[in-house]
Amino acid sequence: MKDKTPAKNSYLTIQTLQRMPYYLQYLKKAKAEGRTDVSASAIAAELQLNDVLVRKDIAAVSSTGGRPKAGFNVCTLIRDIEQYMGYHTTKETVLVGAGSLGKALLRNREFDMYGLKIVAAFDVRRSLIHKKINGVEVYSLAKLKNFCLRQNIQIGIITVPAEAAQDVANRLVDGGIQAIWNFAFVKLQVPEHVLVQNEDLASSLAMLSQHLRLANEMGESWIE
Amino acid sequence: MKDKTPAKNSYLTIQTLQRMPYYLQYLKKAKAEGRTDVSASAIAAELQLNDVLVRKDIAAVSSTGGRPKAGFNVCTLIRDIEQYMGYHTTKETVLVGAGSLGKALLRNREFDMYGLKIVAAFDVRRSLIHKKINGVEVYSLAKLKNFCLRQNIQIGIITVPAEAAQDVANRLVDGGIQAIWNFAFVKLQVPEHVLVQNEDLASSLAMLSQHLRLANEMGESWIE
DNA sequence: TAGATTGTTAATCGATTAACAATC
DNA sequence: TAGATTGTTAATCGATTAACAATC
Repeated sequence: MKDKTPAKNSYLTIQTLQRMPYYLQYLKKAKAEGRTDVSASAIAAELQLNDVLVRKDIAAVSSTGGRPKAGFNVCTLIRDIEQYMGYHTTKETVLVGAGSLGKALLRNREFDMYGLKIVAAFDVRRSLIHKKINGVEVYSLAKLKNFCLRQNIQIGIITVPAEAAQDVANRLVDGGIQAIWNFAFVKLQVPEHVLVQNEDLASSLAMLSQHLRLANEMGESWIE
Repeated sequence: MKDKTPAKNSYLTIQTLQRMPYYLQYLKKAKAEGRTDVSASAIAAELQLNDVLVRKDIAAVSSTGGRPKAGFNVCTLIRDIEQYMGYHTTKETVLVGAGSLGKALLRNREFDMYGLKIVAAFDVRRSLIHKKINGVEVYSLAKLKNFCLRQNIQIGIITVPAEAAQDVANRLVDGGIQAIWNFAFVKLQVPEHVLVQNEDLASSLAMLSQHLRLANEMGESWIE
């Protein structure tokens, strides 16, 4: 019997990775309903995905194989996914830009669930400095780099206006950060080893717009 | 000479669509710098994309072909993209959930640029009702459906907690909405004609986590 | 047993990239 | 002209799906 534990330094495609939180959500619902096993087919049906796809995704992170006829053990699978996703390891992060979006993120309680902990906020506005938002203190932007270095912070969240984002990114990079979660709409220039995850409202809006346009055109006429 | 105007009811793949805002951003920068023409190759280089890809994307929305040696006229291309993306047509929307994330979105000035206008907010909390946030009045959730029907609203933004999201979605659908921008982390069940665009913080976080895990493992050892 | 389910291998599909002729 | 650039057609690549044997 082969060891089924997935290689520690294997990696998932971004598509697979992005489906994981949805699997997790479904599994937790199943657990809450008292089910002990779920089949890949059931997950696929609920999330409107192909069942082979779901099986492959699960195979990539699961410590055990599924049992024919029964499926996968809910608790084990939840643990395996959370483990793989790193939800059990606390990731200390800093947030830069304590404006309304920054505040909203600071107040978001869901991040706990994912192991994300915002340990400090930074801003240029004097009026905000040394204020606390949801227990997190706001510091001067000037202190950002050294704070990151000293505390060995690996993730930075950028919620400043677009114009200021590149400067903040530079400071984070100088502070030794590995990954940036960027809510400003600019393409940031960073060294290769740093990941920039753009939270892309403009792209989302583009999807909405196109849908409306097509919906409205279809409503009007079908003339080619 | 063929008519180069793209078919009105053509549609772009989501990949192409999501690159458009980045093209636009680059073009606007180029315009601000006083350039009159840009080449697809230049755009590709800046955004780290393949140049053929950029050409194909542009061809799908441009009213004119590019000129060999010169490239595309900046102003025309900006107009064409904005036109295609519907940035020139105002899209009236409602926002449900005037919590901190909702407030952050209500205060976001960038939406103007995309033709998105939030005309009303809704919440269940008594204390918020009839308050104004950035000039937008908050109404009782009970009024949501009729408001949408009366004003012929087509887009709804959901910024309520996950547990409440499906109920809100149902009300929006009953109100005749065509598209939902969902910031709650739940898979919403809606009729086929309604688009749900999930703003997926959990998936983004998954990307960050995986990057850190791989970066750290690589730092530790290279043993296979 | 029959049937639900897993998991593998091969086929399909669609997006990206490469090659190249056409144009200014 | 030579060279930069466009835009098309064909090749590649990778993700998804189909087919099917294995298992409980």
